[in-house]
Amino acid sequence: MSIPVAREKFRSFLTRKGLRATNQRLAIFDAAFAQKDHFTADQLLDFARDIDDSVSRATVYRTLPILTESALLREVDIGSGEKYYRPNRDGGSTQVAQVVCLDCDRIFEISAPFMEWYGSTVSSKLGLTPVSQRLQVSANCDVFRRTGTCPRHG
Amino acid sequence: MSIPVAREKFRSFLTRKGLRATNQRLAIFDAAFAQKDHFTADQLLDFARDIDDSVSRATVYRTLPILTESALLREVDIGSGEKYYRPNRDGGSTQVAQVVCLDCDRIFEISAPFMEWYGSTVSSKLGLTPVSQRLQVSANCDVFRRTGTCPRHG
DNA sequence: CTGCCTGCAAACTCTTTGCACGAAT
DNA sequence: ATTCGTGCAAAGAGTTTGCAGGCAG
Repeated sequence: MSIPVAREKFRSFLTRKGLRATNQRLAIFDAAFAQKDHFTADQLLDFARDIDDSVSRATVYRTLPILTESALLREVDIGSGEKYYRPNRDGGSTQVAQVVCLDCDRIFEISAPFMEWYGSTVSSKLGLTPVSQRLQVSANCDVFRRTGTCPRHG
Repeated sequence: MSIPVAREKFRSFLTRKGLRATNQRLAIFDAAFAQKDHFTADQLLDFARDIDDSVSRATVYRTLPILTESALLREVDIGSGEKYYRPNRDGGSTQVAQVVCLDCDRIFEISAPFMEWYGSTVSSKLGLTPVSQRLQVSANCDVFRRTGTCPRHG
């Protein structure tokens, strides 16, 4: 999904929900979709201010739920105090695991198709209907352990 | 593992690490192992104070890492602001998924043996060695949706 | 014009830390 | 006797919220 298309999706989502397309919301959207990697709310504030310096921290925090609800952004919680976000350029299947490198703090995502099957197991065993699933792997970098430098760090 | 055995493990862990077996630490241990379900740091403070009312919040937070390091307690992060803990009565394999019921806020654990296999996939694809894995499923209660009451709630 | 949105700053939640006193070894 | 451990209260980090004014529809 290209950025202009995603932007239009955002506008129509806002309209549909009776929300206003303010400059700040659009700046936050643009800042988010300019990112190639995961980012925090705080980083997003900086990026958005480069586009529209009137954006405040409060508005970033108020806009993030709108962007995740509309499935334009994906929230990634790696249990590190702060939450990470990333643009959902493709359809965005939930069958993805986050792999966090403990050496370089990078977050990788790799597919985990069996999670869907696992959902039905949960369903039948506990009588619960899965809404979302999250698989997170914490790992050490093999190269870092040998050389003391993480090749992906810079 | 019975509670007295676990308690002895705790004492020997403390000694081995050069830490002191204070009344507060033992009260926190006892409070934790009296629980059948998951609990928060705040709840643990209450339980521990029932045993020794001199226990402070700070000491609970300082003791929890000792208990998780010694593998007597398992930390469960469901990404809800606060962390949950539960006694590790058996050996405690890490191949367990947490299933959080969105209706009754209960946390269930069910085995997910394929996670181990998945670890090696991560390893070969990314050159990372997995340290820990976490699979969390958020789900709705089927009975709750039909009857408006969660049978496991009370 | 109306009322949703905004920035600001204060509040909040959970957790961590500095300090001087107290207790375990 | 030494230290390590403790309670207290304040500090932190990240996020949320109340309020008065501002801008989209």
